[in-house]
Amino acid sequence: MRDTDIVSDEDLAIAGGFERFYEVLRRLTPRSELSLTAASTLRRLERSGPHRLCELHAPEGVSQPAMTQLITRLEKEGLAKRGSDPDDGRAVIVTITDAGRAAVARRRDGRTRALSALLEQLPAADHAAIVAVLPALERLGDLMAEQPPSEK
Amino acid sequence: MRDTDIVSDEDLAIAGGFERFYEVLRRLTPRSELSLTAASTLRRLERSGPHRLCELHAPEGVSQPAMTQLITRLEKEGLAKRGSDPDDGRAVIVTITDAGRAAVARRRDGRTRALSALLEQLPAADHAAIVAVLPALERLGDLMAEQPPSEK
DNA sequence: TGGGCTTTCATAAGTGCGTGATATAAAAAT
DNA sequence: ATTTTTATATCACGCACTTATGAAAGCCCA
Repeated sequence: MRDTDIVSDEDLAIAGGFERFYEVLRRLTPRSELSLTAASTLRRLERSGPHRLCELHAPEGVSQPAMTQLITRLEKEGLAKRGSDPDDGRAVIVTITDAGRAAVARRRDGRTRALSALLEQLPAADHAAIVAVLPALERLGDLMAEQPPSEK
Repeated sequence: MRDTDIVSDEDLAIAGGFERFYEVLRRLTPRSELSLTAASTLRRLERSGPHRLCELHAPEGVSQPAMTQLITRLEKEGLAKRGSDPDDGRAVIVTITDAGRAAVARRRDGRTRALSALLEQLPAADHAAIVAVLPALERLGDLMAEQPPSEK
């Protein structure tokens, strides 16, 4: 470990807090019809439109065959559909369907309701702090999206 | 949906932000030796000491056979060990080992380093907001720990 | 033009980690 | 002393991933 790898105490505290928080969020998500990768992929399709299959597996952190299989499952359940690119016979264009959007919405609603029940028990100051941090978290997410998916 | 189930716009924003953030955190965790449940269970054993097997599966949100198998795997890898309760012949007391603590630490370090690399690119104000929100997240986690694990 | 490399997606076989149903043994209850 | 309940394990099965491999379309260049 080189000096530049040493992290500050502050970052340590953040990482510890996030670790705990991650498990809270995980438990908050009702065991639903969608796997983690399925939900994340559908959300991506919802947020930024149709994608080629090869553009999906890397950002989702799974292998290409895994993505092929996931899309097959999603297609079978009617949550996404395959299309073709007229300019490239190899490509498969994946699009979210209305049913897919509905599934994402259901998942989000379930989590939101559970979270909401907790939030109302929280002191107002904590609630405010959480609202205040959202833009920062958003930027943190954007940063990560740009990064090379890390060297594992 | 009854009126009391309607959530505020603020809560909606929080849930949306958390949803995105959850995926960021998920990608931040290097695909490691530990499954999500394994890591969470080991962390619980580290944080609050030995537990009976039956005390573990519910809070981790998995079935009892899943926990039995998880503990078997962890034991095989030397990360946890089974013991017995002198007062109750049925019980199995699960304890984390030093190797288990080390595995948790490795996982935490990996995530911390990746997170740290992102954090230093973030504006100072965002960094500060994240530090400021940690106690609130901690209390949110405590709240959830008390709750009945929800009605699925 | 056509032969070879590259890119894109699919298929196959194997593994990890979960599920529900059920068995077994110890404790508690009647 | 049975019966019932509680704690754990075992079994059969399925989903979602992995690596290795295959096949078809696009690209490159003599």
